[in-house]
Amino acid sequence: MKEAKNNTIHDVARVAKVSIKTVSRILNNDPRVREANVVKVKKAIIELNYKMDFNARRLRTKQSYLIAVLYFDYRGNFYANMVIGGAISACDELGYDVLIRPIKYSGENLMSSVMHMIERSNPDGFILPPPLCENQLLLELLNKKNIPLVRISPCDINGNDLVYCDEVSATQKAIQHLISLGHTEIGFINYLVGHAAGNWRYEGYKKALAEADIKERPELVEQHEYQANIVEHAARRLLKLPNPPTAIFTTNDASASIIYRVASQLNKKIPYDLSVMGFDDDPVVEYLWPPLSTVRQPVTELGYEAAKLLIRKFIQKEDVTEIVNPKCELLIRNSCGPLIS
Amino acid sequence: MKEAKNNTIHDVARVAKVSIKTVSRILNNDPRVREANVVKVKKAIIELNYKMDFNARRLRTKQSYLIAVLYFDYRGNFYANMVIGGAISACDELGYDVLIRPIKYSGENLMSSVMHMIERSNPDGFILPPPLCENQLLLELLNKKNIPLVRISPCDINGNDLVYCDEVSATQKAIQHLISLGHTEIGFINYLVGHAAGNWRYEGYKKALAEADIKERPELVEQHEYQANIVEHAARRLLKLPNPPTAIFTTNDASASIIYRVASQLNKKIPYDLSVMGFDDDPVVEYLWPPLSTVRQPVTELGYEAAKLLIRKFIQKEDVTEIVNPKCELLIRNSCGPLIS
DNA sequence: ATGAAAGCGCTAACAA
DNA sequence: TTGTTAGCGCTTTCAT
Repeated sequence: MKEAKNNTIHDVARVAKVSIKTVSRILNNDPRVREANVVKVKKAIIELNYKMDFNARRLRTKQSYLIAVLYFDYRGNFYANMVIGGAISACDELGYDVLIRPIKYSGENLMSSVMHMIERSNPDGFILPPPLCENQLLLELLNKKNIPLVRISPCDINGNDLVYCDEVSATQKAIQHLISLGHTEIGFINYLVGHAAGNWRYEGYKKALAEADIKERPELVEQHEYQANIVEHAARRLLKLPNPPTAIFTTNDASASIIYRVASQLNKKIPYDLSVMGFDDDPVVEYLWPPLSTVRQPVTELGYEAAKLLIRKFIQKEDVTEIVNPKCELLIRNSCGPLIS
Repeated sequence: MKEAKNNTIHDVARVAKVSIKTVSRILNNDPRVREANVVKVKKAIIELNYKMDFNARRLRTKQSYLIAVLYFDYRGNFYANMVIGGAISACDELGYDVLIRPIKYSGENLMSSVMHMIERSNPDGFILPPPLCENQLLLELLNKKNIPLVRISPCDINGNDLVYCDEVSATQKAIQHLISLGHTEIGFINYLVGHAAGNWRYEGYKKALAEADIKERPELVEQHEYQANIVEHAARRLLKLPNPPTAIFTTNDASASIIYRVASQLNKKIPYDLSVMGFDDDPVVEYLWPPLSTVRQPVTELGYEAAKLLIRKFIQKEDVTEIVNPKCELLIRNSCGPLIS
């Protein structure tokens, strides 16, 4: 089936005229080898086109060199894709593979799916994007089994097993942009209540208003957990207010596109009659007109840093102290215009 | 780190009072064992909570029990996600794991990425969704290395290493729907030239027109390879024709959303002044208004069948003859209305 | 139908 | 710093 017999460390050792253990040491970057031997062995490795057999190493070390990424499997989950892409880059660099696991529903299904994964493939660590990073049962299970994990954007950012980006000041900047355009009546639609993102983005909204001495009008704020049609109702209510907002910030781009629809039904032209600011830079916005101003979250980078932290600090027990939290970026496109009074 | 010592086949053999080879045979469904022993061993396995060590098996058999899924990594590639989801379901059932590999560009990057994957993880087989299923270099490489593969929706459907669905008749039905609404001037915008999907969908369009005795107007047909803004230009040209189409079919939903935009700019109301029919049931359409009529492609099922075929027929060499090709489904929503003359 | 022994390619322990 | 030896847990001869 597969190719002819592959060379092993024995062949390398023979050609380089050293012991197999020396070869093994060089393969594993053990510093206790003479430079001359390193040179000889590296030459032999190239000459023989030697490739290490990872399964033999796995058998011996009881490590799988596999990182598991869990994610909720719903249509259009671009976030998970980006996390995975980033994790794969980091794993490539560090010699690990990524195993992914789409989760269809929470509860029973989640736990049995994870158990199955552990029993079959024995991942060396887990990456948990939101909202799975909040699941206590899951966290306890991994903890009990002593399997390290890194959480992405969890609600509680105390701890050293997480990466996130500063969404508070990112949102603050987005609202500042609206304020700089002259807006003072700024609506806020949040359907991420319960996620860290929902809390952070609301906090950023409040900070931006406060620093500009704008009093928050509670009737301009809609906060909900995810639910079908909720954004549509919220947007309709806001825009039908006697003194409606002239700009709306929403916690994610998918809802921004619903606001576009409601605005069009109410004959409000974006950005002339209404400014809209989203968050995420979701691929769906590519098809919105006018192009949506939004905040790009560095999700790929979060996946990359999560995998790197997991492997280096928690699996290979390196002494990693500095944690990199990538930055958000305000993308100004055409959905926000100056206030026309 | 990990739990206490796990039980091995030796423990199972001891408890069941048979040899380890008998346990191994039962684990591998070898028929040459006495029923009484099967019962004893299965009992011991449960009693000891025995889990097979897959790495030991991998080392011994030179199989990785890994299936590789390659895909192009562009924003909003929902197709790849669905293929992967389906492949994971099938692999779960059959005891394999899925390794995924996003490809950023074709050419050099693709080949080195695949080589790297083979050297590191040695997948037992590959699943190639379009357009990677057309890449001759890749096909040759896998062929030369004797690694089995299954292609999804390739241009040439002669062969037994592929799955696809009948997009010709699916498109035909979609166009029939438009015709049944009274439309005869039906535009066709294709930006999948070079993909099997592009050819098939055009064929379905022509068949539907022919069977309704509608003469194809070449100026209503736009065929292009993927290129930015091409759909916008195409839609604008069609809709500005002296005798413009009253309905447009487009080969994918993302372009449908661009047609929505152009229509709105030209003050054509969907579905009153223009009917639009898409293809794919892409998540982006959820945010289109009015809801887009389109054709759902059973992509998850294609991924599932591809993995199943790959493993059973080409890896485990079972005698699989019947190949399941899942069906497309016409989703009638609100973007197509009757012809108002 | 069943078992004993060998060995897959690697790393860990220990010795030198 | 280097080498020798002994397995990791499984499957595969080859006997029986």
